[in-house]
Amino acid sequence: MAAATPPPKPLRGNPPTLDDLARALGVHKSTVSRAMDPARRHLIGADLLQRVQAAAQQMGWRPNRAAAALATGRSRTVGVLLPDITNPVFPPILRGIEDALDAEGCFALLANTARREGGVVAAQMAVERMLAQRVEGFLIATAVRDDAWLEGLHKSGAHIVLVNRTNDAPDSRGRLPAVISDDMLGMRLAVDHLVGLGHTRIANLAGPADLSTGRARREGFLQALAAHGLAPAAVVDGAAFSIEAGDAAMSELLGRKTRSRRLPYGCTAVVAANDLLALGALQALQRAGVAVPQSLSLVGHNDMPLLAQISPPLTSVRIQHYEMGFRAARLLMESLRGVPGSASTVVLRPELVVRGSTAEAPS
Amino acid sequence: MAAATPPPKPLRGNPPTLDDLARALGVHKSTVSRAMDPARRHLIGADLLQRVQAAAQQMGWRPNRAAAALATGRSRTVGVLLPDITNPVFPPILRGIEDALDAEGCFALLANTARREGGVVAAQMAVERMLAQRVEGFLIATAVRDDAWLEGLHKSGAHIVLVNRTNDAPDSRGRLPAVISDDMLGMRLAVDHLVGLGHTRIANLAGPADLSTGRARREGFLQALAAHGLAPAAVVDGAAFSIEAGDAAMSELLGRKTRSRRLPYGCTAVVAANDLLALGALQALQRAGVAVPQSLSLVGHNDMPLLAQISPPLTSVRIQHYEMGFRAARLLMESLRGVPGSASTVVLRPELVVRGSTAEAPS
DNA sequence: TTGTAGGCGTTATCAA
DNA sequence: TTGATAACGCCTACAA
Repeated sequence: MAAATPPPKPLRGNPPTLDDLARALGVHKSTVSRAMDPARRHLIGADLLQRVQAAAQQMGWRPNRAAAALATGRSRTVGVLLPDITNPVFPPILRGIEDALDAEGCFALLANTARREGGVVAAQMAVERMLAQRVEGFLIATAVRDDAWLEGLHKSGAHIVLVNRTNDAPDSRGRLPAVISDDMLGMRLAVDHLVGLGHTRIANLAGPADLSTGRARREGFLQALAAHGLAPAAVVDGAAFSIEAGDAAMSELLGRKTRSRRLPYGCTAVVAANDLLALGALQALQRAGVAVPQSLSLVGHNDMPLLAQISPPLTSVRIQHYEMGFRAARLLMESLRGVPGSASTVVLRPELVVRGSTAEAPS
Repeated sequence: MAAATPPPKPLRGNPPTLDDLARALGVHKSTVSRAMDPARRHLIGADLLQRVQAAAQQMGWRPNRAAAALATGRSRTVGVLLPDITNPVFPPILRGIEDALDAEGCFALLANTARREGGVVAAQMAVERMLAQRVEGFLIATAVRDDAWLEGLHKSGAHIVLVNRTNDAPDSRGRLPAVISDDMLGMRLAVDHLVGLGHTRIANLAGPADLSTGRARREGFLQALAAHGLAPAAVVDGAAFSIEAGDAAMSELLGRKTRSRRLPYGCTAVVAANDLLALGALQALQRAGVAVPQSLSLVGHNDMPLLAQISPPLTSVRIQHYEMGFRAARLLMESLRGVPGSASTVVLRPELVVRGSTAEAPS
């Protein structure tokens, strides 16, 4: 055979292209292209295939996704919007998302929408940039419920899956696919646990009503109580899902306290809508000298890391964060592929993790 | 003029292209292209510019970065490698990275390299995929020190900035630009604080020696002690930067204890290389009935969230995580732009946050 | 089983 | 100041 194949063109500093490979092998680039595509490899002669792969390896060829994206319209990226990765709920969600995307050869483009400049605008700008990158779809975990831009994005035909939240469209037609935790159930687990411990005067430290989880958990609390024929001892609104808000809200609740001997704090147990709120509440309680759980039981929500390390260890409702992200990403991938039977909403089961912050109701 | 410009081609479902715009305006696409580029806008007639922008707005044009990437070779993405976003040190770092990238119109492609399948391979695969996406550079926060793939990547000409770690190349020529915390100083702050409280028998709960922070902090501890003319009471190696490892290491240390009356635990203070190790140590201490800080003082490192909520609140060395990510990303951007005077290594100052886990040495 | 031709949406380099 | 033309690297018919 050709004793001396022509040297494969003075190497540039850039990675070689399919065409470079093709020339080096004396075949056409479309042949090489086929050899590189698992789905069409079978059209290639076994020996040629060998040579192509060897050459690719040796010359250091790498696919150029930018070019492929231009040609096919598939960028292999999806946009992920969340308020702030610094909030401990989101890392496991993101991790799940990336593991699922990774399995499909996709990357996430991330945006933290809770910027100093103000949430909505940041989200819109992020979406704009992601659209420019031609993301194939969106995973949205931003919290605000009434965002019009979401509606607009949806109507523009973008593929969207919501994570850890839902949108409340008036018609069910406008309801977007979502992966959420069963917040109703979560609150029921918390309430049932407390009732089982003999508590009947239970208060709720609720989250902001304009966040979907905030609203769902407040409602779940009320329903769970009602199922036991109980009325809420109190419902205080936290201004945010934060330690400070929890502290403030709990302080307010303590201020309200009915000074009865049997019920010095107006209740014997508090269910917080979120662990941060619970931690803030704990802070306020300790400052006020209220013994947890002896005088007051406390339950959080999310089971974020390190809850077992604090004192008392916080009882909390554990959400399947990782799974939530993973399933959401898979759902999106399926909807992109046009899989027909793909579920439109997935509800994950939370579980109660009982620790030291809850105990029998004081007699 | 042309009373009836030909209808601008039956709208496809896809976003319009520059050429679509150009046709609608009766100009050439390269003109429109120029109008869209801030750097070349000035070449365009003022009125035309107006019309182009209006049309773009009205027809809903968006830049197609995939096409631009192909034409220019600039993808506007950078690869970010970190062990696991679920580890609380990384979210703020990532946040900093993204804020900095965002300002330049870039996105991060993220990979968690601490997969179940084993770290190194995962990192290599991630790099491979990122290279395919034609990322412009890499921000690397993976921890292992001896990774050959890093060296390979570097030699292949990739732009790299290390975050929260360094590589120890034999020659300083092979040393990569990095943004790190001053671990020596951090340990000195911790040791000085303890010495100031009267401690002279201080032990180190060190991290794995194959991680760059693990080694630097161990060394920093020894140097800081030496500066006071003290010898270490003990140095125990944690198997990992985790609570479990901290628990195990502390248990071991307690096992070693010299049963002297004055020094029941062989030391009066422990400096951990990391907060998780410290938390594990705390766990072991509480189990063993050792009072912190009355019998033993404990210092962590990183000042991760919620340290103030545990009991006792943990004294810790605070690292500038966000800043670290931000600076690293900026450094990378500069090196891409070929900025000449760009620093090659940035060392950030940690500070000590004193809380309840440290107190005067027991007399 | 392999080759040919054209196009994906931008940018860059000349001309005009 | 604007237009024409040719890449950029890959994919997809269709033809051979």
